[in-house]
Amino acid sequence: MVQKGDDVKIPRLGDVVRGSKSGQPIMVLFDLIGRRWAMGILWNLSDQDCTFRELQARCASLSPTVLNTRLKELRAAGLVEKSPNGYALTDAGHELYIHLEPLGEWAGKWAKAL
Amino acid sequence: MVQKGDDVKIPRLGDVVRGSKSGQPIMVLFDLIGRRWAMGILWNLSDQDCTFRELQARCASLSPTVLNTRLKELRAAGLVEKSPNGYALTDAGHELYIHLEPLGEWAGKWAKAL
DNA sequence: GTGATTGCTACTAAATTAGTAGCAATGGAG
DNA sequence: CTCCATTGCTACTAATTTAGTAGCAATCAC
Repeated sequence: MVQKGDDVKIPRLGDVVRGSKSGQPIMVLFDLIGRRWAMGILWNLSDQDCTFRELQARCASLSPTVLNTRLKELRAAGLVEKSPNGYALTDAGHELYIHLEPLGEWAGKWAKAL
Repeated sequence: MVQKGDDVKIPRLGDVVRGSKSGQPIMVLFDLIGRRWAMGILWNLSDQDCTFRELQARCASLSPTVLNTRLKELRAAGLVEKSPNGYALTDAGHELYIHLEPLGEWAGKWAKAL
């Protein structure tokens, strides 16, 4: 369990948000959850805590490198936290999930219409 | 206005979704709107049609390369279409936006809490 | 102890995104 | 029609992100 303090670049308020002048909260959020697998991770953690490797399996065997990076970012953003069983959503994470959840059903009919 | 038929890789149902075995609609959607600036583009188109360059300006001067790629993908996904004034959300695009919109307010308080 | 599992790190290769330049088409103004 | 500004892109290179694989230290179950 080596832990080297490497820097997680999560977008911060007033930040440039990878190019965005505004630093509006919504753009900060989009920047964060718009990274690869970020929303998938939240989705997969929503119904149960997962160990690192479980999560990896649920997310189509996503590489540990990316998973770990995303987890660091989401933890720094206060959406995910460590739990006895591995990782879990925080309260904020659950709140966000509640807003994401309706997309599941919508995606179903959108996909069918396509 | 040269138009060369280059291939837009939008995720399709049953597809591998850049690694995802499931091809579940929600993961297909996440893959699509989780690409850089995709949600920002939908957001900025929600209140008014925009020309290519207007949209570019609204999205922190995002490079034309990426903007064009995103627009192709979102059009192929039936979320965005050309309009007399440039680009606009389709009905599906508006439906999706309606689900995204509450995130704006939520992001505000999340950002403050951070 | 041995062996299996977990949580990562390290490294390289591939893909995506950023950034800049610039050109063809369209739309006026004169 | 001519000139000029604006629009909608394409082309290209550089930088960053993500994928993919290997593997090791710590923890747990015997």
